[in-house]
Amino acid sequence: MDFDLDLGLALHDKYSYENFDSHKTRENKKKMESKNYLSLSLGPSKDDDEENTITQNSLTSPSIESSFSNSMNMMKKEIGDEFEVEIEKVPITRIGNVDEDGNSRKKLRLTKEQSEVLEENFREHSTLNQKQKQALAERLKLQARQVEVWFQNRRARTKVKQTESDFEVLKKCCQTLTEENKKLKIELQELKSIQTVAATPTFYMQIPAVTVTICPLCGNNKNGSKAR
DNA sequence: ATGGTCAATGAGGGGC
DNA sequence: GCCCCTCATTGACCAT
Repeated sequence: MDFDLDLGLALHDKYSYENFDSHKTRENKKKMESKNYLSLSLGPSKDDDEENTITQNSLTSPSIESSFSNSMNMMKKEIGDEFEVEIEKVPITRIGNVDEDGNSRKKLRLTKEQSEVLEENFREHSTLNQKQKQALAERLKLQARQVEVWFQNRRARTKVKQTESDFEVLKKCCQTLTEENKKLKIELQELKSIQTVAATPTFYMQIPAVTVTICPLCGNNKNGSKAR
């Protein structure tokens, strides 16, 4: 996006949603509308105001109820058990906890139970079909979209972890090969010096030309048997 | 203050 | 052209 960074950051959500321009973004906008994305705005945050008033845009979806109640629980923890809640309905637009200015997104934290169930399902299959997604969403009182996002992010994390462990394996492999290469160079040096001495008329003898012949691609030695 | 985590977003691509 | 995916990124929240 090529707008002023400061303004852009402040207005990011609102801007990026309300100024869809390209073919692809229009398509995504349609997607978001058709999927009943929801808008949730929490009122004063703990930093903003001491008045314990919360405004919620929509409570029509279980997921929003869920994220809302999570936030409520968090606030309850922070400000004590006594507070009042004001709820007003607004048109459904998108997921995410954004106020009317589009600049106060509250982060949903999945409960321990929700995470455990999702994790459990992920272990069984890392992707979900429509039915599984819907069932899981209903079970966890989340939106199907949130379950989908969780699986997407979970797959991404798995991939990062896999890449990291692959890197470690390759690093170790590289160290071993470097070490081996060092040893072989020393061995070669020794053999060369022996050959030099042996080449003199008084100490003539046949030195085997090659001691190790391993195909770097298939790992076979020259006799066709597998090396190590 | 700062860095890590993770839910959410947007772009772009493939399959059908 | 819809649906679902990956990838890169954002931003709220949390621990230190």
